[in-house]
Amino acid sequence: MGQKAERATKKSQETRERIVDAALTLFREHGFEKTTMRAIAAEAGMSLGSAYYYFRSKDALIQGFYDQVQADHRAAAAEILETERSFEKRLSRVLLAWHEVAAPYHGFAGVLFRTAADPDSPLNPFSEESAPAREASTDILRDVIRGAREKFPADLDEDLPQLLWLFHMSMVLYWVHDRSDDLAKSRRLIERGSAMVAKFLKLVKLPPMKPLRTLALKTYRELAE
Amino acid sequence: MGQKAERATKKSQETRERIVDAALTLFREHGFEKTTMRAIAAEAGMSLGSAYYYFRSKDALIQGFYDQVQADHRAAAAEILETERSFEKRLSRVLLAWHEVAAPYHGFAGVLFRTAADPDSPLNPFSEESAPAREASTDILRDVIRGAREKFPADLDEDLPQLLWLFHMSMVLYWVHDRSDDLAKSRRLIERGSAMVAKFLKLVKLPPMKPLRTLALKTYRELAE
DNA sequence: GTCCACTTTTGAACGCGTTCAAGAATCTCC
DNA sequence: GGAGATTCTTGAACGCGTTCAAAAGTGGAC
Repeated sequence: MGQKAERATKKSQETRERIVDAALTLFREHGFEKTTMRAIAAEAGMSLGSAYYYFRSKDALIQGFYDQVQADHRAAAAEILETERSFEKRLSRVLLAWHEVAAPYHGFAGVLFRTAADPDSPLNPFSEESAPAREASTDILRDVIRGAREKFPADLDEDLPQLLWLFHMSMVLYWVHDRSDDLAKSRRLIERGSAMVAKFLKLVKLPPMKPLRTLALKTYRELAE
Repeated sequence: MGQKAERATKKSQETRERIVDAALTLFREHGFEKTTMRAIAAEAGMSLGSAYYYFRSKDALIQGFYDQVQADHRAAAAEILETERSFEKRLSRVLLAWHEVAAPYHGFAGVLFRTAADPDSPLNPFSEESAPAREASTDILRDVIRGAREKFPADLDEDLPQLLWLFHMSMVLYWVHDRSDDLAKSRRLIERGSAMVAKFLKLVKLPPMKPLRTLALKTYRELAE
């Protein structure tokens, strides 16, 4: 049964990694659908049943991708956030970094997204289970704001990181569907989008925008669980 | 092979409907995953192979849901658009109508969305194959604008219907994940969202908003294929 | 060392989506 | 009405994700 986090011995941890490595390699080579659990087990040097002892399902292996990208992104973002001070640049560069890190997996991003989109899947970015990953990601964006030279309306303080995370998710959504050469469109979208967000955050301070701003904030707070 | 649109006889059209009816009934009763193709075929009174003669896959049956909702929505929207003249109300009421029509299927909306999210799936709302459905849907929104007493910036004319369609899709996205009683949150989101859109479309006429507006439009036009 | 509980490994078996070759039914044209 | 083509129907078979009971390995208590 659940040997998940509890009592994760060195050995079993290694076995898990071996499986994830095998899976990601095969996914990149042949895509998600064409890769069978039997092949993954074979590549990892074990029987089919063993693979299932460590991972509840084929979908569950996707968490391996998440973790990988998350870790790499955090590292890449850290460098940027140390030096860059312009809000717009911080935002766009951090988001671009994510895409760079995720690029090798773009080929099966569709399938990945397919399972991630299921509201009942633990891989859904809004789910209980991915709360840690979501918060880690939001933390990076919080840092994007904190370390910028610009200052933003105080009533936004609390929610802005999460709103930026939603923005990030929209970019990912576009990326998943992006079929342009070298993913040029996604990159352009991030640059333009970041510029728009920066501009918008300035404009939103103007008096005539006040009602819209408070309405939007109120709605967001009410509806975000 | 492909007997799809070409030479759709009366009889075969009826058989297709029989299958879709059986499928939708069983989906509503037991959900998508638990319903087997064998059960659908049996319910429709034919062999497994026959069901596959008419529908390439289990997923393809979901198109049946689309068509159903699309047709019902068009009818519901028509009534509203005849009488209501306020833009905000037109928008919110038309979108609410969609949700009312789709409500019976909310139970398996997750799975539905799961396949619809796959960029390679013909069911993807952005795909080639669903272009007709997308345009039909956009037409309704175009009418929302046209028949409203408000007038909007001319440079938006061309793209506004599509932008509203994206707005509609966002509402659907929220709806899919909505677990609130009676889907109250989704409804509130639509009301608030429509109010915000209406407000925003007024504000966007102000001079300081001009750069943001043109940047946004330019980006949208470049990146929407 | 022996016993015992626990973790890990294994491959057979199951269910279901999908394919396919073969046949039945229907239509077309003379 | 008959020959040939086309459309439709059928169920067996296949591949793959997943389950499971049983075997093998591991380590601690005595």
